[in-house]
Amino acid sequence: MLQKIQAISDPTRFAILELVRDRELPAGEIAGHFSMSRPAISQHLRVLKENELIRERREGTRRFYRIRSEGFRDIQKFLESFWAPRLDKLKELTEQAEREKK
Amino acid sequence: MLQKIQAISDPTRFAILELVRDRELPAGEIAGHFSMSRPAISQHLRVLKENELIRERREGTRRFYRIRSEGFRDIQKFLESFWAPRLDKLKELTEQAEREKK
DNA sequence: TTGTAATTTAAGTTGACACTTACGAAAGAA
DNA sequence: TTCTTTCGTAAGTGTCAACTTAAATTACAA
Repeated sequence: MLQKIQAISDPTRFAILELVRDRELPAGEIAGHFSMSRPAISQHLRVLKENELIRERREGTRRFYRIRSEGFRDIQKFLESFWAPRLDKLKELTEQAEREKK
Repeated sequence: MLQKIQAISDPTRFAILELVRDRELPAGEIAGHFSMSRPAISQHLRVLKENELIRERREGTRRFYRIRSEGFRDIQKFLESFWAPRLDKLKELTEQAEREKK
């Protein structure tokens, strides 16, 4: 999961995710948005795919990419579950303060 | 913000965040949980501090660390705001489907 | 077949960063 | 002061990942 988080933390990869968040795009068009080489983008796409953050659909010689919602939601849920104990503790403390008031 | 996300994606740093999520701990005790050298942990603490993910409190020769809730929440909100348009689009599509039913 | 377009894979380079050991700083005790 | 504790900073090293260019793959058209 940390690897997945690291995957989205790269600026280029995050920009790719923004591109394919709302629509499906072929690799070439994705690469067109960046100043770096096509292979570089291809490698970023592979990282995103390996981490289940995008889907690939092949059509003829082209490959279309789009975001994969589960993968993204996984990260959000992971962070929530990390934070939950902290919220529990806060709740616990305020409840204790309530009891002490009475 | 991406830098902040990258900061938490390191396994050691994430483990540190878990340690100081619920309680405040001195640097030495934090380092005691790991097999690497104390300076290594000190450097990780600096990265976390620079990215506003932990707070430092000095007491005599010791330094206590605890998680910084705003910094962590920032990440969650950032991801939510990234995902929001996607949800909007989904809502839009279902509403359109509703209208077409009628 | 031959060619061409879209894309990935291979191989190599470079820079960032997570470590190490050695040294320095700050605070308090003897 | 001097010693000790706690911790950070400095400097150096090795690994890894993000790039490059060149070559291979895949699908399809001429």
